[in-house]
Amino acid sequence: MSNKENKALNQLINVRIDKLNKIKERGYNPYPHIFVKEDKIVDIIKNIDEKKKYKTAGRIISLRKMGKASFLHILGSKEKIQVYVKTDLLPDSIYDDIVRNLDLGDFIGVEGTLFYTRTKELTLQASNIILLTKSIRPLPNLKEKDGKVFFAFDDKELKYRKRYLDLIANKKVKEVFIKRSQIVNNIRIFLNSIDFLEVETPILQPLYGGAFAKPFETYHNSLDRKLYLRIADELYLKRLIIGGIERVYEIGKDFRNEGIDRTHNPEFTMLEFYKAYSDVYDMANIVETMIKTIVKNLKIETINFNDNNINLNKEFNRVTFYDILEKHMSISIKDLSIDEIYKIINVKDVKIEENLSKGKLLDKLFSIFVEPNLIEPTFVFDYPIEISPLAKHKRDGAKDIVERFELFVGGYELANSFSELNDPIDQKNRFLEQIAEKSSSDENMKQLDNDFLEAIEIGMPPTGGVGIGIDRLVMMLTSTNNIKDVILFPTLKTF
RNA sequence: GACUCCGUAGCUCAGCUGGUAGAGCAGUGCCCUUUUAAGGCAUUGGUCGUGCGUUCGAAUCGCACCGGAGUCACCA
Repeated sequence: MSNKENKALNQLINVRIDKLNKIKERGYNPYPHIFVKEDKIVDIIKNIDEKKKYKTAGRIISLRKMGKASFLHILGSKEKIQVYVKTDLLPDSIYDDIVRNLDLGDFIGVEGTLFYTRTKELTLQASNIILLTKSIRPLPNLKEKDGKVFFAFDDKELKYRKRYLDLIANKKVKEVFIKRSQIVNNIRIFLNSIDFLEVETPILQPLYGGAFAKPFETYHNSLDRKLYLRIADELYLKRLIIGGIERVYEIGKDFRNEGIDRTHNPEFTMLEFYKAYSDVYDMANIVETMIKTIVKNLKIETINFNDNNINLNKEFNRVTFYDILEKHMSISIKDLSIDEIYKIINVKDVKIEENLSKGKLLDKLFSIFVEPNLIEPTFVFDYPIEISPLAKHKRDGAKDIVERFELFVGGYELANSFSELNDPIDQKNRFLEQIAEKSSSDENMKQLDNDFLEAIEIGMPPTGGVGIGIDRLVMMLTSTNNIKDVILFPTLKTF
């Protein structure tokens, strides 16, 4: 489809502009400043009173002109209603001046009373029609009968680039975003109710950290220096735990300069929360309770996520990384050499970098053999230390295992949590190891975050922390399998 | 970043073993004061994503580019 305006489209637009001018010439303002919408369409439908005079408004989404009378549907915020317009019930010349010049897409105000048509459809019989906005550009097809859509507007490119059309044309789209808002709202209510404080930390950061990811770079002119868009909130929220805010959370955008696919958008919404005097096991309980509370409040019965029906009301499974990996691979993991792991991965025909650490390789095995099978909600505990530089050693003394969980649902990671590392010397050494490993491939990751280390040296109490990808949570709770369908304006290439 | 598929009127699509375009909806005109994917009659509208090439001739074949989708890589 051409991006350029063409003759055909301009013809359609010009026809509407002609109507607009006619309306103006006859002394009406096609763009008035305000309309007092006394009745919402949802309320009209809910409490039907055939004696009451209603005053409502909406966008015209269907229009059937029949000489001196017309039927049309107007769409409010949630619902639509049919309107019957008849010449001799309207003031003076309104029918000829306004109604004859209406188009699909226009906003009108309607005053009138309710009745049922011969075919028993609840209809507002108009005693007055007020043009509220003239639309001059044609909408997509909106033909529909009994909820069945006939020319579904589902061109992916148009949906995402022109989301306003998607919202007008597809009722379900609006419902997903309403639910998204309710989910986030419920998270806030839940965390606030157990004394967490919501904060905002910097998105523009001189150093980035808290996750493995490539950052976006930007530049501040008067400071004359490079800044990064954050890849995680973690290191700032921990500074707040150190400062004595014992329960703290942030819901905000993180930015990761990586590929785009069904489950990844370059900017995405992250919830992170930290609780002092707590550990990873306590955090798992909080996460499970939080998700179940949302599910209960939003009355979500079962969900279908990536073709799997999932029950969120059952107790979530709890397993350990090594146990579940051995179970799915049917071999002993502990004694595998790095070469042997590479051989296994090569057999699976998966592309993989060379010279990875054993921890990374085990993680790779996990993502190949285990992750797709974790359909029912499952907490996986006890991760290899190399892939968890911010987590505490396992309390039983195991050197190569940390206290961490990831929560999987429908084969995807939903949450990540640690007993947060608060030994400043250990933390510094782990950062140094990361830098040593990274420096060959990633120039940006070479700097040590001394400010964060200094904060840890002041002393951070034992702390549990969690990160949850809100977009993925919304995907799961709305049975959506593409992240673009839960982000209003997903990142797309620009022309 | 790699590979596969896709891009025809405002919208949804057909046409594709090469002979320069069709339908429905929307629009326009006339008729129609309870219709509902309103209806009847008539009618406008497209340099077939962009560019280059093969050919007497390209929406149809080839190459490049621009967008999109899907798989993989990176990753949450």
